[in-house]
Amino acid sequence: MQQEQRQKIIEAYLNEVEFASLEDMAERVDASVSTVRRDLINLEGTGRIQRTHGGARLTDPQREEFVFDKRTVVEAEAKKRIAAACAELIPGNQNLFIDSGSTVFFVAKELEGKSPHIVTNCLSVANLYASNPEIEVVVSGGVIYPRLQTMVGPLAVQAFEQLSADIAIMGGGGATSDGIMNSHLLMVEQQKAMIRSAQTIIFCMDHTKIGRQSFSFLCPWDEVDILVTNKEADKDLVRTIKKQNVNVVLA
Amino acid sequence: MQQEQRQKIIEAYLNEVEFASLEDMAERVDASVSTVRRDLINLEGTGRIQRTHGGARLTDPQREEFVFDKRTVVEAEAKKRIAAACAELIPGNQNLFIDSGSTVFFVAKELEGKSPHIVTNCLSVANLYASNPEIEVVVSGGVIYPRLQTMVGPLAVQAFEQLSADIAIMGGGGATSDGIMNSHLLMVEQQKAMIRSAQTIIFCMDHTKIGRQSFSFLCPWDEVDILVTNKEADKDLVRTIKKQNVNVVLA
DNA sequence: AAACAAACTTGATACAATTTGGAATAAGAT
DNA sequence: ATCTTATTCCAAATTGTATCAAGTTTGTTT
Repeated sequence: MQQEQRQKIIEAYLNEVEFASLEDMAERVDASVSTVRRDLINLEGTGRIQRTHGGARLTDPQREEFVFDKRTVVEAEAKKRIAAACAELIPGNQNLFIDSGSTVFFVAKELEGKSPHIVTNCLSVANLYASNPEIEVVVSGGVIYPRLQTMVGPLAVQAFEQLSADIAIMGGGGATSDGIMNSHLLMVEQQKAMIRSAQTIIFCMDHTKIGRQSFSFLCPWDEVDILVTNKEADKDLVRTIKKQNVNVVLA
Repeated sequence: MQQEQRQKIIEAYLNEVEFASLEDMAERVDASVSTVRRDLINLEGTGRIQRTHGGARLTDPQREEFVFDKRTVVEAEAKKRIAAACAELIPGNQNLFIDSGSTVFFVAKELEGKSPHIVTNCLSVANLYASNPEIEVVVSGGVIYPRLQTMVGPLAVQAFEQLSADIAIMGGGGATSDGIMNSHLLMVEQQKAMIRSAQTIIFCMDHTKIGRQSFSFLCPWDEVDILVTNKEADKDLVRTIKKQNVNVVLA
């Protein structure tokens, strides 16, 4: 097997399980632990993965989405700014699709006064307004993907295909000049369904995601209406994105 | 097992139980107490955990907002007995539909060791196992009905129609000699879908529900396989129900 | 297109560093 | 005072690093 392929498998596997031992990975890609070690040294260079004793795990910035707890969210300050800026863009009484991810979760928190109708595939967002009779929350359904507290799979896709929204508030794992990427195939599939069924597409991503690759391609920029990020984002890339007709908001 | 993984398990466990003894934790992660002690020293550094004599505890009282609160559940003692009795009826590795309601939630809690595949319309059940990679949880989707943390409506009905299960663990608002009733039309509709798609139907209801009317009729007794209730239930009615070919378990 | 050498990958191994479990000893609780 | 729990230290086990020989790929030359 080729190096590149192997590393992709390892990364995908880690994206699933968050942590794996060397032997586990070696067996999975049918290579020696030495080779896996070297692969991990390479992958560590991308910043997405971190080596540990006896194995490797996803770097914090990736797993940040796991628990939306102030203590564990990185770049929380930037994300709050992004969330505030994004919330300003959203009028009252709208039908909203709300994706999963910590940044998007912060946006959800800002929507309380706007009497939105929310459809979400994120368990945390559902919990946020579950006890609030003022805000109607619809859950997409789907298989819970533990690391991200998100629901994916056929039920989720089907739900978003049947519903429609004025605005979709989305998150992603990375953004390049080509478009937006995310870390898991099933998530991407469900996000594509959201994009198809919503009129206006807003992506919220902090600057660490801008310029970063992720595992699977989600959509090109011409499907995105607004990108909300923070000032620290790479300026050249932001310019490139603006040229592709995306309204970029810098919080 | 690796350090990282172990510490994560320990932290997760503490999140659940608030406090645990060293030996308890050592057994749980299959390591020596020395190792656990060292792990705890590490974890203490994060501030989320505090070491004590003989064990460790969470620093913050954990938020258990979306779980039915032990203090607010009426007849909690009876419900726990019912839950234990019900869990005994359920073999391992089954596909389960799990309904909403506090009694059923207690049952869900007892299922951890049985590697179930869970489909639920209850937000609390979803939260319960959302972070547990060992247990696959599928959420039905639907509109959140705030008072009961349950999902109802077309999405929920559709989900249960598409899936099927070995066992459905159900709750209800009341039971008479005619059958089972519940308090909301949309819930009843979704529960009917669950019953249609599951092989074995188990209802769990404490004695206060037995003999009580509710708003909307759900199903006659011949659709019910097992009723789990507690000893305090009205004996005449229990006899009547048994005559209708229902296996009644008195916890 | 074939032959060849340089550059790179791979798996294995010896040795260094870390982690682990347990025993001896100190500190704390009842 | 006695029992439990914490610390400290050490030997054993596990894991990491550096290195090397064998095998592959790549590029160049013929």
